[in-house]
Amino acid sequence: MAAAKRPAPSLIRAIVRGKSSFLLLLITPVKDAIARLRLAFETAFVTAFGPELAGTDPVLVPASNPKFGDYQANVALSLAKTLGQPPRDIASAIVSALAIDDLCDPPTIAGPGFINLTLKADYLLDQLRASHQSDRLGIQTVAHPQRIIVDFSSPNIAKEMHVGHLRSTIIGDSIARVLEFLGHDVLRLNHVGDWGTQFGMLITHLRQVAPAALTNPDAIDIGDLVAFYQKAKQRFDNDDDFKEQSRQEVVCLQSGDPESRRAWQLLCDQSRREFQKIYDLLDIRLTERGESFYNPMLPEVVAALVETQLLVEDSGACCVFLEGFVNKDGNPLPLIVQKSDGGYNYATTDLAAIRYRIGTDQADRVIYVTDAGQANHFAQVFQVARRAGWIPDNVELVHVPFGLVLGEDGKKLKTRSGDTPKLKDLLSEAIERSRTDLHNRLTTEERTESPEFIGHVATTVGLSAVKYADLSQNRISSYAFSYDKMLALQGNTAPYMLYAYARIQSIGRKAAVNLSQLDSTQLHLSDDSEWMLLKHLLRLDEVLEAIATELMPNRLCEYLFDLSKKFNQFYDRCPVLNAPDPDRTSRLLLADTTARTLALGLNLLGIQVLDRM
RNA sequence: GGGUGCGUAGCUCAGUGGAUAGAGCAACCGCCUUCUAAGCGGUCGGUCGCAGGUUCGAGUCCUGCCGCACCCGCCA
Repeated sequence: MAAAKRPAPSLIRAIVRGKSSFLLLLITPVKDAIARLRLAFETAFVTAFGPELAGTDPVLVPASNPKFGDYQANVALSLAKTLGQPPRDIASAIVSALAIDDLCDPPTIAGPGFINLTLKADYLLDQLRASHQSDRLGIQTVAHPQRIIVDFSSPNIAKEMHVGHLRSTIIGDSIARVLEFLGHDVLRLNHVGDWGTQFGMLITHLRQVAPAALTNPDAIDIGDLVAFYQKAKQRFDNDDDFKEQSRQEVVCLQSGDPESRRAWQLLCDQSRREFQKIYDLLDIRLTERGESFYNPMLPEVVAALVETQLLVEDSGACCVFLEGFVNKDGNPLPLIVQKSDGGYNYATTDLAAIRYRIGTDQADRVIYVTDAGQANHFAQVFQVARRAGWIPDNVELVHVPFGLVLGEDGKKLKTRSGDTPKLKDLLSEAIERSRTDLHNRLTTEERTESPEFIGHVATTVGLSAVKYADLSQNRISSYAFSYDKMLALQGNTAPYMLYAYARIQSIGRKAAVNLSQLDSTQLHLSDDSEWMLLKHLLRLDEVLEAIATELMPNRLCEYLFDLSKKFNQFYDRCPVLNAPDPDRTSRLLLADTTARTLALGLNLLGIQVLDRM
């Protein structure tokens, strides 16, 4: 695979500093260091071994250990066989041909043939200046923005949001934030469950026991609605007459019967208001486009499948038989797109959504953030869409699966039983526990704070803790929900990171200078911890780029945790305010850049920072 | 039975085909006249589920097996 496919960024940008002074700087974010190293290596390959090696991947990766430098190129090892030479000889030939004096100290060859690269101090300091002066910390937007749909959260109307919606909501939000920050055109869609069988049963039941709820917007509240839903579900499972009536009701609704539609509209509005409270609390922005939106398009989906000759009728249902999926008897499994009673199901809706998102929304990439249990479903739906020819080559559909939120006992929280914790209760408890912690601390530290301060800190810490605990896990695996762990003040938690930020803000307040206008012309770093911190700061763009590709927010958490640790090490070893210049200014600049990096990173996780806590 | 995913330190988990596998928690030992000790340094802790294979090199890729979780025809 050819390396260095990335487009060369524009290198020159004017920076306005203060009111009168202009500086013209070469801005080369550190990711350009890798890009430039790649180019240099490619040139060196050709110089050293001839044109047939053009386009060889230099296998450049961050050094596995700081003592080896900043980056290492492992290419010599992989070339040993094709070139028929010892790797160390190859490495030495590459190094002789390598023109990177402006970027790196002289490369060294180590072990079996690793080429170790250490970025020049001046280069790093230039990068720090550039980051500090940039309101985006030197992170450029992508050269070719994509239209990206992130489909997440997706609660069901007439049910309360529960813990099962937590992960989709905050993982989806974080992914959307990262992609937006990188300059993509992101459409955040809430594919709410506002259609289908469940509505038939609910409306049928309400018509019989609480008809007012179907005509009066405020007749019942959401909690009652949930109880009604549970009762309706129970009747549906046990009463054949009721089941039949419910199915009829679905048909009425889907065919546009005015009375059914009005009832449905009322139920949706009521749920919507409840959802919005939680989204406001969590600072989540979403565009609602529920399953019902696709209702008019469902017959087209079936018709289009007929045209492609993929559609097969089986026991009265319209199916597409799948490749690679078999039932217990070893026969191909069908994806049912129209039930024997003429109704459509969620596979049909998802196919319609794919067609609409590609055809009308012009999406380049569609990201589905749902639990891992739906992996089969998406694999099947994607397969049918692909075989039907609905997915152009340049469009990517991707399921972003995540594991379950378990109780502290390690058992799954059931989604369909009544005792599933409600999301709003869970968030409230996190906030309350955070408030209690804060009170205890204020008491022991003999501090007095206003009720506003306490309320704001408790809410921010509580919600951040919940979000961070979730996002910091590898999303594939399930995790046990523990208030004690997520609110812990030490370890890889939101409070630890918020504290690191607050410490820096405290320095900033006492420094009594405008941090955005520090004079960066005389930077001087002396301690190892300063260099470690600086190098880590400059890695942010690599991390964001990886997240945009792999859609793993835990990478960002890991980066921020490392950053906090490196800052605390720096803080421990390097006095800032009492240091003589140029150390003082250099350290203030490092601290300020760290604070802004933390704030940005946490913001991309959906977490707000606190100046004091 | 078929499919998907996961098995890494006592516990919870990171880990991008590269050098001696890393954090946090817990335990133990140190460090506050100095910018928020919610911090920092150190000690202890591993047959990366098992067995093969590919590779110069495997926790990572492939195959088989064991264990756990989830999914499997008209719910979403």
